[in-house]
Amino acid sequence: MNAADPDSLKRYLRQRGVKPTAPRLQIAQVLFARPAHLSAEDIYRQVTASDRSVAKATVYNTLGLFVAKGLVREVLVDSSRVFYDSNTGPHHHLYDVSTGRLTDIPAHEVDVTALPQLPVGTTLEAVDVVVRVRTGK
Amino acid sequence: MNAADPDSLKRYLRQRGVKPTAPRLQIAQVLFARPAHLSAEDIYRQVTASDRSVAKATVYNTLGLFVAKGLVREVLVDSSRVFYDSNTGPHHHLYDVSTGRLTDIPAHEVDVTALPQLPVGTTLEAVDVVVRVRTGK
DNA sequence: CTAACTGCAAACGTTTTGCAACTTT
DNA sequence: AAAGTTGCAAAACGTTTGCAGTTAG
Repeated sequence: MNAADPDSLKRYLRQRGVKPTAPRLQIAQVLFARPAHLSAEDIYRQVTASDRSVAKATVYNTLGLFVAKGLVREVLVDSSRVFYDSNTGPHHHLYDVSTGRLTDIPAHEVDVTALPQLPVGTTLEAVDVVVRVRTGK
Repeated sequence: MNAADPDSLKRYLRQRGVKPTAPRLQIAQVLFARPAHLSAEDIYRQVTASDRSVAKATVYNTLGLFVAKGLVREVLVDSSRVFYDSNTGPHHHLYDVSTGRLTDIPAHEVDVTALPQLPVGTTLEAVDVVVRVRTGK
């Protein structure tokens, strides 16, 4: 899938069960142009920079849909905002609490072994590792 | 430290650099009575159940202070609310996304090895592991 | 044609802020 | 008296909802 090509993006959305409307294509393009960790506000700003008609509610609804369809992943590292991660492959995160910078850690660079036994009746959804660092001092 | 004894709690707060005022003692008692994962709203409800005079703003300010002083730890597993964890020892979390239930995982039950090299100029703050599970289906 | 989607504005829940009054030292 | 803390109300913030009009299949 080539995010720069609207047709490729369109096909991709359809294939994932998402009806490719104009706002969804614009949002998808922002997200998939490069691997990124963006807040809803970031995405709203980028989309409305080229098309002022897209509503903030549409951005939120679309992001919710993308999460439900597995196109993007929510990353919770900061209580003030949710990051949307267009890298859906297995990986973890490094978060710099001083700068707010969030970066990926390839899955193979972290070994989580010996997971505890899960409560009965539950199935594993994900194992998220956040390495929190601080810059300076 | 015995959370049921006001004097013990008072000494503990002072020792951690927190001036032990009435609202702070009430909040500390709710938090330290047992290991718990509580939202600010949970704590507000519990405190105001016995003393209606405590303001919600005071609960938030106090929780922020407790976090800054290392008395409690923020847990970010759900974008809709922050949990405050009175267990400050090394451990991780198991979160059931279906039920909202959050439980501790003793540190020794998860092995995180082979951490990636940290960016230059940064120091490690914490490594948080969240095991996300789902109930049913 | 019809179900799904959109923009808009208003509502929402959580958290923060401004401030005068009140403690504590 | 000074410094810090409180309660209150209002504001701010990110996010969700209701709805009439529009669009994709």
